[in-house]
Amino acid sequence: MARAGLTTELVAQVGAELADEAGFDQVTPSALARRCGVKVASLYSHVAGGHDLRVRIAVLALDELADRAAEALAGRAGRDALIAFANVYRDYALAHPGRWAAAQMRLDRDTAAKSGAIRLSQMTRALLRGYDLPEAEQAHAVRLLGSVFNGWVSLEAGGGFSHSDPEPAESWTRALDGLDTLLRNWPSR
Amino acid sequence: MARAGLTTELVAQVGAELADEAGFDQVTPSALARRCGVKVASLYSHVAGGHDLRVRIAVLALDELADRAAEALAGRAGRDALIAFANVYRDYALAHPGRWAAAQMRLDRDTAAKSGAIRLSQMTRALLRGYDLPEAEQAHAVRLLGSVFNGWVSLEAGGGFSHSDPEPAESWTRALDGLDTLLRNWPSR
DNA sequence: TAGGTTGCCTAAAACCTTTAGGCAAATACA
DNA sequence: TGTATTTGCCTAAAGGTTTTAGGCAACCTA
Repeated sequence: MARAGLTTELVAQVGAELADEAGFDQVTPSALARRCGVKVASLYSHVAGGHDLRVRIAVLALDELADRAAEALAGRAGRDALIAFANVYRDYALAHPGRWAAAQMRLDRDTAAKSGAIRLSQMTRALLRGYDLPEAEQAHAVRLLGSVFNGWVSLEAGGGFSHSDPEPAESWTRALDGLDTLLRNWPSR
Repeated sequence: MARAGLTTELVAQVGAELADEAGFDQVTPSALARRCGVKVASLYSHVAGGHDLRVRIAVLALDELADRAAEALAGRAGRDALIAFANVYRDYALAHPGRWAAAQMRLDRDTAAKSGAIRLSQMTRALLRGYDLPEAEQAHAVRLLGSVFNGWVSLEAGGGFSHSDPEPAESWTRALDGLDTLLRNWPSR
């Protein structure tokens, strides 16, 4: 009988495509098996179950995001770095809404530790070196930036800005302007 | 046969409790029927199906959130209002993680229009009247604030800050300080 | 107390998830 | 090249979920 040639990585990859096309909550063993042209039970050779499948897609997404962020940050600093980094989040989520939804999953601690999430927060911290923040304030600023990126992108990708006035892209650049000035005038106590 | 006395509202209410205790993704017709002490099919008298059930919980959460926000905003302005408003989000999400997850659902347009989401964005705009932003900048600032609140609270409620250094509460007040100064020094073009 | 409404039931069809066990294609190795 | 092992996919089956259809009895109304 002809084989489809699946591997764990390939299954996660196809799952990510399915997530982007149909929504992350449509990513189930049975839907994925259909898309791979394989019987459901066959997936269980590659993946431990539905939850494991979704976690693998989340990790894949976080790694892709971290890779792109690293590339965007190379050779940039200060405002340029901030904007490039932020746009990686936004572009990724708009291009890959299913993967973005996957990346929002709550991961257990050591899965998270092995994922791109750590690299992303390290890069955020590196980005802040282009601004003159006191050491003690950096952790707070990292969290604020992470919140803005995650929050904005989830709202926009989720259609939260769809039916209101200004173009989201316009607001986005204004928001980044705002963050840049905030980082230059950070209220240290 | 003794009746349980369910109504559509009550079902949504019990669903919200279940979401907070077990996680929003555990809210299914069968799990909810068990908790209500009723057979699964009986739920379908009150709710059109699993998706409808989840949407009703989302709307319930958004309405609760908007009610609390309105109360917090009453009689406050400027920095006080900002902090009180922001804390409504944070306190609500930490106290009701399942409802918060529900509130993140993507709603179709006119469901969203009838939910507390509209009121929340109107209140955000009202809050900005305490700061001196040019009319054209307000829409951008509304979106930035919404992003920070949503993003922060999703990260914290999802455990994103669990295993890193400073207390989240400490970072939160510093982040709000930051937003306050940003709104006072908004870079109008 | 008769009549209609409605809340809950049982039954059943169609699906999904997961485990167990088997065959044959790929691979490793003598 | 032929044999042994691994492994990718299969069928079968058990148990759970979602949803629809149809029925009975408890509640409200008059």
